[in-house]
Amino acid sequence: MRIGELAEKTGVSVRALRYYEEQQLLPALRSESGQRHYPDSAVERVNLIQQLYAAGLASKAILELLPCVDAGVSTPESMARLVAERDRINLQIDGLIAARDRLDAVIAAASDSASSCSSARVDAQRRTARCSSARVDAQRRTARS
Amino acid sequence: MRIGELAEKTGVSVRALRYYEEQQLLPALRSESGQRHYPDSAVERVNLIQQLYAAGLASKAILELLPCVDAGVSTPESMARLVAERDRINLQIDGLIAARDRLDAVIAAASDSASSCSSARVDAQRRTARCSSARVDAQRRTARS
DNA sequence: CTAAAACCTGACGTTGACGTCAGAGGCAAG
DNA sequence: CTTGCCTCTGACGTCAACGTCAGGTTTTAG
Repeated sequence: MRIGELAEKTGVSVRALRYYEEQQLLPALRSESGQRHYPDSAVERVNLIQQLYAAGLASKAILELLPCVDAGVSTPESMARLVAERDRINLQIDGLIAARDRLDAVIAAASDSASSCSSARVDAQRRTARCSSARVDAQRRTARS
Repeated sequence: MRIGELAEKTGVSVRALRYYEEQQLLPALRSESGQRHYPDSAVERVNLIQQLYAAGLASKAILELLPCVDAGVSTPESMARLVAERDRINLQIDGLIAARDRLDAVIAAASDSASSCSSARVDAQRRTARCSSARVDAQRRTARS
């Protein structure tokens, strides 16, 4: 497929896809006239790249770790980087949970203080499904000490 | 205390503290000669600011939400923003967990392929530790309903 | 065949939270 | 007094992941 279609399927911009190629994260075949062509598997790869970007990894880190994800093999260096990035993400999750709990506390306090107001609606929004757990993370981290 | 001491106590740079004042997040008393002086409570406030920055909030959002945290009161607009930011953080946590699990899987696969390494057991143990997260959050979600 | 739509390669612009440098003034100690 | 450290106000630099514009070529629809 061509770049526009890939952009549409993945939800990322054409510019971003060209940027990924520039960063050597997303190789592209070229037609005679120079247009990029991607296999279907590129969709999955772009999603993975996006996921890692969203997790705070830099291009350089992704570039180093993509072969591990692809082939399941790793050098000692990339293994160290994998573990380092995972640990960083765990710390980031802890920070986010702490911040969220802080906001939750403020929300709860404000809801209580304004309980006379006709606002029982916040609780409805709060029920949006999610699945994050500080407890499991702490358990996981202490398990490998 | 003066700015250098506050920087030392909070672990943030002097430049950052001046930036916070510029963003109106951290008011400072001025001595006759123009030097900034902070009360002890500033330490706590800087930590809060850092926590919110780390959670991905922008200066503008923090500026709007700090009064709520301080006084526990909020306008309808700031309440909406509180909830919006909390929800965004929850989504971000979910993304981070997914990315972490992906890295964990790669780490586990690489450890298995290099099973001569003695770390395989630890990873096996860690794998048994997950899958108990939904309960905690379900409890959180229903606790205040 | 033609016009619109999609694609190409540069290359400069954006945004936020600071880093860093320059030049000047303030503050306790010897 | 002066040495040395801290502080001040601008103001420009940084970095990353793109956005956006310009000017030209290719593909596709009618």
